[in-house]
Amino acid sequence: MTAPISSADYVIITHCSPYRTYAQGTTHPSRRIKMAGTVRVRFAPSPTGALHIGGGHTALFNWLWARHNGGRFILRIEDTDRERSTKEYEETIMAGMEWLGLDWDEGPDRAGDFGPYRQSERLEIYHHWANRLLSEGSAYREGEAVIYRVPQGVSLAFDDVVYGHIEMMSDTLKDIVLIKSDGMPTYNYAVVVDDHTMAISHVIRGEDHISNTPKQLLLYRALQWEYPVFGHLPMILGKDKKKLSKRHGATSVYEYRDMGYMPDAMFNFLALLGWSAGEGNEVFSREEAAALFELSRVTKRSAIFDMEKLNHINQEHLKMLDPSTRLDLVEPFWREMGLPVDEHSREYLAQSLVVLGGRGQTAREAAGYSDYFVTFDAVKKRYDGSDIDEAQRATVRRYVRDLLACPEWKADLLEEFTRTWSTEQAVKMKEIAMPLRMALTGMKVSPGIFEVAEQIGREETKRRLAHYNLL
RNA sequence: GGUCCCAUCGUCCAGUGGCCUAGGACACAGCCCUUUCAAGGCUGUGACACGGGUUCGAAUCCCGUUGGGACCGCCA
Repeated sequence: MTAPISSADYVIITHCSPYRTYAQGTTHPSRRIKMAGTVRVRFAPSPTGALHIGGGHTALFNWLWARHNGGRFILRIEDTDRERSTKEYEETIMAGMEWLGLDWDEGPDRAGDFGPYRQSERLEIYHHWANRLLSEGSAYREGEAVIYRVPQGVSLAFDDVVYGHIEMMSDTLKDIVLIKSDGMPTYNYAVVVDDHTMAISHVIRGEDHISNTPKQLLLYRALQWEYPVFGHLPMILGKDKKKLSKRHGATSVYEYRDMGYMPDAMFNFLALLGWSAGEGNEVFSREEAAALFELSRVTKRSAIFDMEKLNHINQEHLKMLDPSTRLDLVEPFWREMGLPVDEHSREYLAQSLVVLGGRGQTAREAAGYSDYFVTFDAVKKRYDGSDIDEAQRATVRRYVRDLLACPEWKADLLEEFTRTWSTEQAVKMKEIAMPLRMALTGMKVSPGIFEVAEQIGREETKRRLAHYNLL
């Protein structure tokens, strides 16, 4: 068993912020933190779109590692692309993370010793270190831009926590632009400066960054900074094994919320892509996952996003919900369907979902399967009763008359009565239960029909049967 | 084209030289339960990409082949 990666042996070489000076005898926070071996990880999205599945996956693994170690999870906004970055997307990304339950300890909206947490507000820092490189002669100017001169013959190696030893010669690299002509830093440069100055201990990001890492290594070297620990995550692909894109349907985590998926399930499902908590342990909470998570147990092979599995995990989580929480989840979908939710008490609606049981893989589906509890109109809309011939109708009427006369309107008693009745009258259960089901729900499939009858009540049952001329 | 990465059932994972005639989960099929469906229970179909080594022994280590993927932007 490999020992969990720790940053205990971490020592920072240079302190960083050009903004602050520290009195003699005191140390910069990053130095204190790294000496103390605190795990600090970050998710660094660029606000050029909503939080997509891949980003959510990366954020989630960072969160897991932070929480597993009692460390800090930092949100950094990489908004150096002036053209495409917007404040709206920044907010959408944060909302998406909150929805997934990924809370961060430091970020643009949260206090921290290592801010600012938006790259566009850290320009002085980037220029400070770029100037250093310039004065040392390892970088040169080209117009307004600052470019790092890549030395030849340098072996760039690092030990990735998940991919193992990776090594590459500097010879194949072109010179690296540090500062663009517009004064903004490039990704490969900013990421190095930020990860170091924010005292990031573990850089956990998508596998598509493996080939960027050697460049960054070069920059750490030039700045005489200690490397963080790197851990790359497998990519998430669509069904066709191609990078996940709009063609594969929903790509932003928000779309899954709107489809009726639970954040807990989405979290659970995403955690299962590239990691496992051990055999027979596939449904778990965030806390359980955090306790069990090991970066060194992350898989190398890219994974395919499989909706079927998501559906199953979602259903499992849906089943575990208490009635009130489940109602909170389903109610919006009933409203979206235009059902008169407000005509009922919360108790009635919650109990209806208890009767529905584990049916439906998403909240949206559950809402669709349970509309008849909310309104009879939904039933009338899809069922006209024309499938029953006169002979059947006569039988059902006889049964219904006796059923309605039952002293107590309780599911188990109604069922018992029906069984007895069906035996005595030599009528199959199916022949009376099915017409009853159709009249009450308008559907061929439903929970136990006597439970449905109990839930909607004797009067409502009578009303629905009357409407279909079954009284 | 160059560099780098990956390779176990359809899919997600387990497996780190002998416990593997390869295990679990999803999906699929069948059966049971049953007023329908879902759930649940049982059973089944189904994979170590290929070829060479190393070894007493390889899914596990090495090499090659093939197949996928990523990166090679003053995007991130």
